[in-house]
Amino acid sequence: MEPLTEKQRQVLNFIKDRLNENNPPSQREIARRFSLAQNAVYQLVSYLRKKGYLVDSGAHRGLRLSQEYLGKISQADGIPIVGRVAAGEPILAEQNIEGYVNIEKLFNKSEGIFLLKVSGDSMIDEGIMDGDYVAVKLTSTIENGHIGVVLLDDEATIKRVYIQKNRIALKPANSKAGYKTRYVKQFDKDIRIIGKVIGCIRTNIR
Amino acid sequence: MEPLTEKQRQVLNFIKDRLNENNPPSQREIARRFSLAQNAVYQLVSYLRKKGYLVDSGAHRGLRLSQEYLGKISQADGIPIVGRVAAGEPILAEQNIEGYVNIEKLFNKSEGIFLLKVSGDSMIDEGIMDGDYVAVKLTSTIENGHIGVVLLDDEATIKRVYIQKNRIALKPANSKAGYKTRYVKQFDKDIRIIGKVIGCIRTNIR
DNA sequence: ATAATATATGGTCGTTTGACCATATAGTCA
DNA sequence: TGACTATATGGTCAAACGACCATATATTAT
Repeated sequence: MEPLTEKQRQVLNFIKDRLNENNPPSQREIARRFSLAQNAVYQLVSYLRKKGYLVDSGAHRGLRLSQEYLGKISQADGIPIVGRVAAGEPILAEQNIEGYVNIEKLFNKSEGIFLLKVSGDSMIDEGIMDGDYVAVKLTSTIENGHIGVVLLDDEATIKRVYIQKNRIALKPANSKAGYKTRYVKQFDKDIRIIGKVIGCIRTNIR
Repeated sequence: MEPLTEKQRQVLNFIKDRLNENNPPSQREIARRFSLAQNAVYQLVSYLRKKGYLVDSGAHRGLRLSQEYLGKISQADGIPIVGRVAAGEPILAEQNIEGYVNIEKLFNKSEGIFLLKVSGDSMIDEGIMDGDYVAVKLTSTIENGHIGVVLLDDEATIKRVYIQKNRIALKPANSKAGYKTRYVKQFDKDIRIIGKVIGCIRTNIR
C-alpha cells in the first residue's frame, strides 16, 4: 500500500478511532478536530481513498476503512502483536507492532466452537494444563491422531484419538504420571466424539 | 426495562444490526426498510428512547444503544463456556452452557497488554509451547518468581524471574532439554524487564 | 522551469437529515 | 366518554452534510 504523509496518517487514525467507537465522523467533525476547513479534510480524505485506505459509501458519515487496510490492521478492536522487542524503544511503538488480533474472531472461524474447562493433568505434555480452557470445534468425526473431546460413560475427556482396526485408542500426554492409553471397542462402550480441540487459552498465569 | 411492542422490537433489532455492521442508519433508511414514513420512525425511536433502549447524540445517524440495553445483551456475543457435557443432550443446549466469555475483555483488564509470539521450547513445562502467543502486561517491576518477559542484550526472553541478593535469576522450564538457569548481575548486563506473562493462547492445535 | 503532489481557505449547491406540526386510527384502561 | 398509548401519513424547516469550484502556497521530482 502506498505510504501516507504524517497529516494523512493523523486523519486516518482519527477516523479509525471514531469507527472503533461505532461513531463515524463527518468531514466537518474531522475538520474541527484538526482546526481545518472542511474542504482540507475533503482533500485529505480523497487522498486516503485514492491510496486505498478508505472507502466511502457516499452517505453522510459514510467513511469506512477499506478491506485492504482492515486486513493490514485487523484492529476493529484487538490486542497488538509485538513482533520485535528492540532496546531503547517503547515496546508498543508503532514500528514494533506486527499486527492486531481479534481473538474472538481467531476462534470464530466458523460456528459451533465453545470453550471447555480442563480438569486434570493428562495432557500437559501437549501444553494443555489443569484449569486451561480448550476451544472445541463440534464435529462428529475426527482425523486420526488429532486431539479430541470424547464422551465416554457420561464423562468428557480430552485425549489424542487414534482410530484403529476395530477399536479407538485414547492416548494421554503425561510422561511423568502413569496415565495409560485407553482402548475402547466401538459399540462396546457408549462412546461419542464431541469435537476437536483447536486451541487453548490460559488466563491465570502467575 | 419496560417491555417493547413487536414493532419497536423489530426497529430496535434493525438498528442493532446496523450498528453491529458499524453502519448507523438514518431515520429515513429505517423508514425505507419497513416501508414507513420518516415520522413513523421518529415516533418509534422516541418510544425506544423513552423506554431506555436507545440514546441519541442528536447528530445525523446518531442513534446508539443505551448502556443499560448493551449490558442486557452483551452476553450474546462471546464464546460459550460449556460446563457439563451430558449424554443424550445437544452439547450447546442452554442448560449446559455455564456462561459466555469475551476473550478480548479477559485480557483487556487494563491497558498495556500485548501478545508476543513464543519461539523456543524453554518454558514447555509451564505449558508455554513454541508458537504460542503469550499475553504480556507491561510493567517495569515484577513479583518474585513470576514469569516475565526480559530484554537481555537486545533479545526478549520469557523466563521465571527471581530477584536475589545482588543478581537476577532467569529460570527456564524444560526438564528434558538441558536449559540452565541464567544469573545476571544487575548493571552487569543491559537487562530490562518488559512485563509479566499473564496468559497464553494457542490456536494451531492439530 | 515545469509538473505533480500535498495542504489549505472560502464559497456555493443540492441533498440528507432530525425535529416538529397537524392530523388520523385503532386499542386499552379508568 | 375521555385520556392515553401506539402506529401512521404528509408536510415544513433549519441545520448538517458531501461534493465541487476557484484559488493559494510550499515541496518534490523531472
